[in-house]
Amino acid sequence: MTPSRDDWLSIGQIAERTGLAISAIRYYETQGLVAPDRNSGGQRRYRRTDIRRLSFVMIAQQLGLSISDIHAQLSALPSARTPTQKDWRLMSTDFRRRIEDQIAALELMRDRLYGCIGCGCLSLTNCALYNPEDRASAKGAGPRYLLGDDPNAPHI
Amino acid sequence: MTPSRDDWLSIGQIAERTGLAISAIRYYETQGLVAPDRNSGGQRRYRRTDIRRLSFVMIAQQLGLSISDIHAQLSALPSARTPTQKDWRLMSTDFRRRIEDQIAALELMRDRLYGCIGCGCLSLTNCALYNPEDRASAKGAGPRYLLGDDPNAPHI
DNA sequence: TCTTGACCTGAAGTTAGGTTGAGGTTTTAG
DNA sequence: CTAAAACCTCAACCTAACTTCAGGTCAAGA
Repeated sequence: MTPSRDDWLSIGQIAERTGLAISAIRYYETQGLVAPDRNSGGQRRYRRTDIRRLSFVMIAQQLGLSISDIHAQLSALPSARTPTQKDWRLMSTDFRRRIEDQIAALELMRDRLYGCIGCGCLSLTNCALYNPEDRASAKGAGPRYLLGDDPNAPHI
Repeated sequence: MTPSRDDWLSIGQIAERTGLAISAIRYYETQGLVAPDRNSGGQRRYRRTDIRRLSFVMIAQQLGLSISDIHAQLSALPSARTPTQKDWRLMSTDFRRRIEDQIAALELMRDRLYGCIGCGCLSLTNCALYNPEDRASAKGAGPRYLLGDDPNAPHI
């Protein structure tokens, strides 16, 4: 599948097609997300599949993946290189799970918040709002009741 | 409500109570989120209400507010200073709306992704996944069809 | 009193994801 | 052939939200 001469794209053309800034595309190259060839003058020459590859990068970013997450995803492709339809089917299923998880976490937070709206105690242990991921679930100092100024304020 | 001597807390005590790092608490002070007094030796002395105030900061951060957002919220309090129950009722209602919005955005993205799972075209215009906030809704260059390598690939 | 632990300031470093600028080369249109 | 547009590299800068460090001060217990 070596592309014919006309299929090569300059960085400017890639930028125009994807909507990315040229500087961003060059940055992605330093992060190993694309690997264009060079022409005799040293300028980058992209294949058309790189548009698809960069589209994947943009979509994955919207889904909250970091650059290195994305790098990992792309490196893990059985076929390496640019994602195919089949790759995409697999990855998008995984992405969907991520979204579902995020939604679930937000719903949990919403419900906790709802339970606290009338309260106002702002107790860090009671509200549990400040650590939706249950960070520091058993991180020293024992059970702390962080009640601000009024330890006897009604809760709910 | 000037606190009695025993109600003053050192920065280390505040850190222990809130779970925040001392450096973070000092940083929040530079950002105007807390304003402790000083003792004769120049050391910070906090009131008990500052625990509540910092709890609010942590909760708001979990909800995605930036430091300056939080600063704005705190400054906008009618009663100024530390949030009371009534303040909290108002703000938490607003917070809840933010969460609902985030959930709605994610659900939209999930549905779009669902429609794309079998496809694999990764077309930036068709999938619309890469811009859930409809960024660049009409940002020059006219309608672009970003089809990667095969402009005739079937979509869905 | 002495020592140790807690605290102070200000500057610099950190991570992520890029952008901007300087100074120079290549490509392309006329 | 020439001028302008596009491209190149490398280094420095940017924001957010902190952390770390160096060098010095304060407070509390034996």
